[in-house]
Amino acid sequence: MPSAASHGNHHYPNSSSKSSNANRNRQNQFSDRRQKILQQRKSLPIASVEKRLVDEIRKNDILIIVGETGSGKTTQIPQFLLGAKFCHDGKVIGITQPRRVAAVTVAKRVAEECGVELGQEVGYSVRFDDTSSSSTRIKYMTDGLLLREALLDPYLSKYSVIIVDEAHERTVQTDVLMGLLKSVQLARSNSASHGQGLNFGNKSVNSVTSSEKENSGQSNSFLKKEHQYAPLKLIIMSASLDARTFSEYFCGAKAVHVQGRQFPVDIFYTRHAEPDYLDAALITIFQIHLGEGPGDILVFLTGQEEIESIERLINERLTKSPQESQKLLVVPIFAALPAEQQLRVFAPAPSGFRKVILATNIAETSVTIPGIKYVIDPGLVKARSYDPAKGMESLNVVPTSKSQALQRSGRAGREGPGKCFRLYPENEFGKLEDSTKPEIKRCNLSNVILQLKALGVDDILGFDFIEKPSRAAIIKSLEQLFLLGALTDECRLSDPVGYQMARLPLDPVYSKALILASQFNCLEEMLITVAMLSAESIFYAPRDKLDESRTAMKSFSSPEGDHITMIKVYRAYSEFLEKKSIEMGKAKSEKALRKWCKENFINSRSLRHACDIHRQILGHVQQMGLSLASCGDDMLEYRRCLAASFFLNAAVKQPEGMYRALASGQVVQIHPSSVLFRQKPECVIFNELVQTNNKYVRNLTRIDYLWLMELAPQYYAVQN
DNA sequence: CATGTAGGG
Repeated sequence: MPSAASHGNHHYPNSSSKSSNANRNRQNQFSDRRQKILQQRKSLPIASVEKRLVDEIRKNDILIIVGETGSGKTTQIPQFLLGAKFCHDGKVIGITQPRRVAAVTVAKRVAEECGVELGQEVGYSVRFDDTSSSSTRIKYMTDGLLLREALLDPYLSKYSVIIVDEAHERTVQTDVLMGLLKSVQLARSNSASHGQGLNFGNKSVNSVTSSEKENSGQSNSFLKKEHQYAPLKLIIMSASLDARTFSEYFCGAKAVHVQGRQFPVDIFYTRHAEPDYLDAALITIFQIHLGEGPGDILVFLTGQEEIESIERLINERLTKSPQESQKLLVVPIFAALPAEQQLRVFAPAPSGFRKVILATNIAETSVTIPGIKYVIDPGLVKARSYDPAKGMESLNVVPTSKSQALQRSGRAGREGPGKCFRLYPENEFGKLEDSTKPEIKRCNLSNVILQLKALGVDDILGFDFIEKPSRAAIIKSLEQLFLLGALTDECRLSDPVGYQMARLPLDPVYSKALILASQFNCLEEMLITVAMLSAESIFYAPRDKLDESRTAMKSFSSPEGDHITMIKVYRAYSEFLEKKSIEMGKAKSEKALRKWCKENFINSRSLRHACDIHRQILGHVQQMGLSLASCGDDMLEYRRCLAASFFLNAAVKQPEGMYRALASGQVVQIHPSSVLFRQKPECVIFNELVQTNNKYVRNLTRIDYLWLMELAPQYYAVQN
């Protein structure tokens, strides 16, 4: 993500506020800046209710805080609590965020506000990047990371307060975390008086027994029942106006409201439903450009392809326009776009030009773009859904929810009054769902369930989720985990495989692949494979350079499939990096590396991410004592290991280039991004089955059908 | 023959 991305509800000093007097000494500048910060803090809407808020937090063990955009809740509340001595005995205030950038940027800001060095009293902790220390009292973190911490410290004993921020987004991690925190809070208040263990749902869990199985030894001494825990304060922060869901879930917890600071945004609707929303968007862009005052335009579209095609249409029309009205700069942004191109949205348009930003929902929450005065919202979004019966995920274009539409229009009112053009009639807005369906009801649950099992939750169906996933989805994932050997016949975490799998921050099927690979003597290769599979797609193919990107990919491609191709890319990258850093030093080699990626149509952000994952998982498997062997040139053994690992995802060729997925019987096609797209081997294993325009399998390798029966007899022997 | 909303560990 671009580093310029800011997040949430805080105000950054603008550059013009910096001292203009070059003669002033540093000390003065410093105290100037302190003054400025103090003034900004005082002017935040939340500053006037500090005392009342702290009182409410003292009185209530759980508090819901509804804070509108711009209230300052994310940066200020932790500081209020620190000032009110909520960190006695070296305890920590933890604040979770759904996204890494948010945790990092907010922590930096708060450290500055407090006048401390980042990593001292104020720090952050996200995957691959931990600035917290033993002196840290205010710790910003991703909610996924706090869940991982809970595996090592189930009572989260170092925290006196945990604040779950952006709870309205209802990400999987946030939902699971809230369920966990509810139990932890109960257990800690009980332990203070009665010394009871963790209680999940209806069932008391014997954490001691389950954790004894874990061979780590380091993590579980505190589970002794005589240990006393200080009570835990919980604060759930949400930007949505509807606090009722949270309040009901947390046993009628009190909710308070904090004013925000947003500029008004006028909303416009179309008179009639638009038959072609892309055409309507195009017309609206030019109406604003030719008829409205200065200010940039943000258009919400559903995906890369749509963005690229509208970009072409706008530019075509511009070349036909009179000179004076040509001053429109089109800038696309979506997650798969290489970072340096993403950064273009933050650059101001050249003088006299207006920017029009074509964005996916990345611009709803993840990236905040300055200068937006007009928002065009066709009211659609591409969303994931999951069919447990078929084991298949789908990406479909669906109407946004009301809250999503509000979030989008709000993007026009961050710096001044704005306008939002919704490309549908007003009565359609009334028919939208109030809020987006929580993600936990739309995804494969294997990972969530493995986590919960490792936390000692045995009865997943009885677990007190804020919103329960369907029974079918839970059972399907339990089944998958059983077939992977992570669960025993009694549905408990298996020892050691299940515990090992839960420790690895990977999809369960990838964790299993690593464990098997150590037996197939190809762990080195499999480690690269799962790192590459865990990152976003490595190759980047822009529409206008399709042929070039295909040629580049060919130089790495293996006739055996995508997995070996990925290994070749990874090794080429590592070799290039090693060579260049000897030749020209680390700093310069970075630049050469980015050039290398660009020439090869590889997304350097994705590849670096894969390297980070590789390094982290390498550490884990070494700690687990798995044997880190390489199969050398014997890729047959590696492919057999892929078959043994991904046997649930096998497909055989049908007439006319179609394939039949063996587990569900669905007829699928090979995704055009695969190196096997034209090869059409008899039998393949794959990693993803997604329905978009068609049913596609992605990331494939050619295997021998007979291997399945040999290597996964528990699954295939019965059927055949 | 023809392609990946957004996040997280």
